[in-house]
Amino acid sequence: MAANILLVEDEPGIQELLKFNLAQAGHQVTAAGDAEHALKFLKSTLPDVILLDWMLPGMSGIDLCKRLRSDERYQPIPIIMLTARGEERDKVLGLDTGADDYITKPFSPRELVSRIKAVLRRRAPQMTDEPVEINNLKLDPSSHRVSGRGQALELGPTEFRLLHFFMTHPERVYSRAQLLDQVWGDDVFVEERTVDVHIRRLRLALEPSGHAELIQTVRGSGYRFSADVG
Amino acid sequence: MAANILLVEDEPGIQELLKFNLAQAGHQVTAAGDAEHALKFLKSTLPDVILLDWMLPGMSGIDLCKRLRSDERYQPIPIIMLTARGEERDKVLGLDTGADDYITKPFSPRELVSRIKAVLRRRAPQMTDEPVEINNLKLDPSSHRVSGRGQALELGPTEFRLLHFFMTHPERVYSRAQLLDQVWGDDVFVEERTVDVHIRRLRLALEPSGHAELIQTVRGSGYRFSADVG
DNA sequence: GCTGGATGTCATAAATCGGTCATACTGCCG
DNA sequence: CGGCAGTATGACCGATTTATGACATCCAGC
Repeated sequence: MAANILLVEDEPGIQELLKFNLAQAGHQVTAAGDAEHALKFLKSTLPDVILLDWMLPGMSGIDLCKRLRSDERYQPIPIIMLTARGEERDKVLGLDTGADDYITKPFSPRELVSRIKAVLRRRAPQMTDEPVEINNLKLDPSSHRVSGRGQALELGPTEFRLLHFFMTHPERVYSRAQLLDQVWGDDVFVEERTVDVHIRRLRLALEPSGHAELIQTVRGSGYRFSADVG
Repeated sequence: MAANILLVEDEPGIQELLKFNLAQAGHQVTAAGDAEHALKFLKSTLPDVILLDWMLPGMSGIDLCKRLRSDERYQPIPIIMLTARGEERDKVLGLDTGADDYITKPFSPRELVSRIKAVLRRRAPQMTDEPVEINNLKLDPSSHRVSGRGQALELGPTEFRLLHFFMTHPERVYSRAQLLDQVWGDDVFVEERTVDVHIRRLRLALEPSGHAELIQTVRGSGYRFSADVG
């Protein structure tokens, strides 16, 4: 994990408590007391997750959430709503605003941390830096290392991200366009055929430990990472 | 999943909200503010689903729906009506117009997405990417894999689409023309006899696991996929 | 400035597909 | 028992898709 988190919460006590707990869990936390400060911060930095209190002075959390969701720039950032109310109606409303999850006070820090983890995994599984292992092929995001059957493998930055994405999304075909979106980013202007080249480089890099076959071509559709060599 | 959706909704706020949520669910969305724009768009492109607001400036959603239903070209496209009213009378009216489903505001994005899925499943089962299994023959669209009794089967792109269509529309005869429409697309110019060849290729591909018999010839009519080997 | 790795693009080779045709086969009719 | 319409099959070949090797560019670090 180790995500950058923007916490929007007006009550100082709770803010401190959460900051402490999240920092404890290894996250980088920035706190804002209201929507204005949050927006100001967001102009310069894009966090990995936003924790948003339901009730805020001035613009409410709901409105802020809606506003963020309508802005393409912030659209992909997962939002978790913090709320004291537990009514079902509000829950639905919360989801309507585009929030990814909500959590009702009081909640345990443990629960919050695990929800953050879940939301990160759902939105961008390859963002969490938990090690992944499939068929004796290990990839550790935090140390930025890859090894196959104990043997260290060397791959470039792009190949690393590509493999990371594949390993966190196995058994599924992705078109070149999808891979460009997911691995390169949605704002890049790159030929689709470039994906072929990086697939090749990735295969070459995995060759020494015999894991090249995990990267499979699906003609007419794209590529697939699969433990099933069949 | 991953359907092309035409959204006809005049209120910008709701339009944005829906666009965002549908895009989030992996759909491709085109929005139109009124019936005229919708019709204009439909002339060039056929979406997989149409979301239609009940109340529209100019021609109402109901009238647009009726009009679409009377045109053979648009007849097979599923239509979901969006309405703020909850009266039973209106619901019936909505269904009378030929809409496939209706959904009353306010609704959660989750609900909308699942209704779209349901409607697609009903109208065009092969569009959803859920795995299909019949008589030990499995086909998984998302991983783009086919296996018979555990054994992996290899088929080309066209054979894959053909089998997918058959498996989602079993126990029913399809003429060569229908198959060309459904599997190749309506705008292709191909000899009808070509279907025979691909049927053959599909049978060959299914042979290893003994599933070739599921593809049955109906002399004078076309082909049928049937679990009943009789 | 160099230097070396990393990246994107291109040209070309290789693999595979898809449509058509000619021919063989089948079942059904009188 | 033909004859005939419909179907199966094998082969062919151009078109499309993917793999590969080479190359130009860019950039960080020296």
